[in-house]
Amino acid sequence: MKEQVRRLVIQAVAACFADNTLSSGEIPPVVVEVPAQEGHGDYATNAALSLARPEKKSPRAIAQALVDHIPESSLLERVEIAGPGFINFFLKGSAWQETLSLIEEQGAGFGRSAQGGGKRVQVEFVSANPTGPLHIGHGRGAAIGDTLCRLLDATGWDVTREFYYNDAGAQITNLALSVQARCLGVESDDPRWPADGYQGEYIRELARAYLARETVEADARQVTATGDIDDLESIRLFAVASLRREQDQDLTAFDVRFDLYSLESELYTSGRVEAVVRRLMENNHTYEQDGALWLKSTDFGDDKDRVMRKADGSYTYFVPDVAYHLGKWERGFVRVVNEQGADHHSTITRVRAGLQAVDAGIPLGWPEYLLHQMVTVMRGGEEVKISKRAGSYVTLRELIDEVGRDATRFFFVMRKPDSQLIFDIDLAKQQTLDNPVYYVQYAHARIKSIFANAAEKGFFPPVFRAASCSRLESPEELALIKLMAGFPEMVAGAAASFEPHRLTSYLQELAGLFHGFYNKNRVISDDAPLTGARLFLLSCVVTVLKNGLGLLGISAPDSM
RNA sequence: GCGCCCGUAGCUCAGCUGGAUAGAGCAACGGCCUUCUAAGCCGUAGGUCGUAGGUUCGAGUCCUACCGGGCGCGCCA
Repeated sequence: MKEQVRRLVIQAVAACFADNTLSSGEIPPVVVEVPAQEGHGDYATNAALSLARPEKKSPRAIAQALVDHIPESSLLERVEIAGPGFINFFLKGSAWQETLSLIEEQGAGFGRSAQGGGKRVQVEFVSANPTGPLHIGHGRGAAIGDTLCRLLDATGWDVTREFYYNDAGAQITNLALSVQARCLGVESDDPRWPADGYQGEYIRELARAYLARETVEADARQVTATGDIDDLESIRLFAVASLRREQDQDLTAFDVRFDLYSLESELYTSGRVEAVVRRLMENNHTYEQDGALWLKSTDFGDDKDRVMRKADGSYTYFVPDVAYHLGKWERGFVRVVNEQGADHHSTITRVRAGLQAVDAGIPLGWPEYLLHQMVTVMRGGEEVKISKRAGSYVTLRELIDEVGRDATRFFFVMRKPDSQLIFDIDLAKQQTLDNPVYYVQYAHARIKSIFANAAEKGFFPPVFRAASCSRLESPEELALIKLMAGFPEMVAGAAASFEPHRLTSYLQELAGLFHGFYNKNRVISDDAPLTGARLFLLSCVVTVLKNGLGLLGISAPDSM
């Protein structure tokens, strides 16, 4: 609808140029928006204001010229010039029937669009290392990343979801040593306890399972514990597989799935790490100093050069990272988004610098990043301190079990990723009006309940009828229709700007309008055409609620 | 010290990429259930958009400098 109004404005501008009413000849970016103020119409444009400068005329005079040149349209009731030179559009009631028939026609597809043109995009998220269960920070990443994937999919992108993890390296050795210590019965206060050992209770459980020679399966690989306490490699394989399986179970419970898991160790065994190092050296972006190999990352915007190969011969973490991302590029992903915690934001410059130094034709801003800020957990009015090593932290699993999947997902995406998030467990658990999740789901369940009631009274499933839909003219009904008309645009904006929280805001607003409508109007009445029209309107609301909740990975219950 | 993010009602946060008189929920106060789910609705009150400049027809939104909070600045990942 907004797009149609926008076209009218552009046509008016073009017409003014054609008959020399206006002379600058350049169509400015025409912005049409829904005015905040009720009296300012259904849509408004500032076209006259932005034309004032190049035309050197008063905005109001230009606005008048534009209005005079707006083509005939069955949509328009009237057009007004207001304020400094805004043009306000008032649409006919019948114009909105188009929105309703469109929602019915598109159904589950309403809100979807084709901006992506079917091009491939890869989204990497969560990417937790297998050194412990997923915690609440991973949860936010999982919820935001998964919702972003759904948004990109809905806007015409071919999405590949990927999870990358480090299954070698110092942290994993540390993990294996911790399990080994537990196998030996060494406690964390023992001098023999490894320096930065993992102290969580799950380490004890891993040791027990290892000694019991259990078999675990993760990422399509099976690992059987040898039970040999001296075999650190066997312990490593078993611990990694066990923790990966745990994480997968948590993610499955969260309804988050991946297409591909990438292992850091494979970057070494496949020779990709060595190959990247060679290319960087050949491109003369490296030098040796103090027994280490350095990357001249300062040539590519970094604030200091970075060590690639340590004096002990091993590589720093970012070398496989560059190799991994080069691989993404070579796999044909012209667009890649990495969703990760903001505490790792320093990797961005490094990875991009490394990729530029490889000189593989990768654009400057590639890959894109979506960073989320920290999560603070509140319980009983107090902050729950997170300490991974001490093992005292809230896991994603605990949260899902305690709060429920729907509420957990909703809360995690409810805020702008840039904002720190306070996760109030007590609030999320409440099944009361304080809780926005239930507010939105309740709207859906309420409508379904009305439908059940209507069916009992012999009303057929609602269908679109222009004549009866013209009866939908109360402020509450029109507000619902107008908000629904903007759903596809909201989805497109959320996807384009990586802002999943727009979904939750929108759904809360839509649910609010419905509840207001419900309390003021009776749907099922003796007036059959009106009843039919309202049932049809509500079937559209159900579609939009369901589509929106679907993008969030949240259920739309029929009853509550 | 340097880099990134944040600062909007008592609290938690929106503010659609620069538009018209800055919004919602909670908390407070007052109303609404013999009628499709009261897990709901309506109303009242609540603001120097951290501060000071700047850019322009127009700034919560963009620029600069400060103040305050978070995160990061490793031959850890």
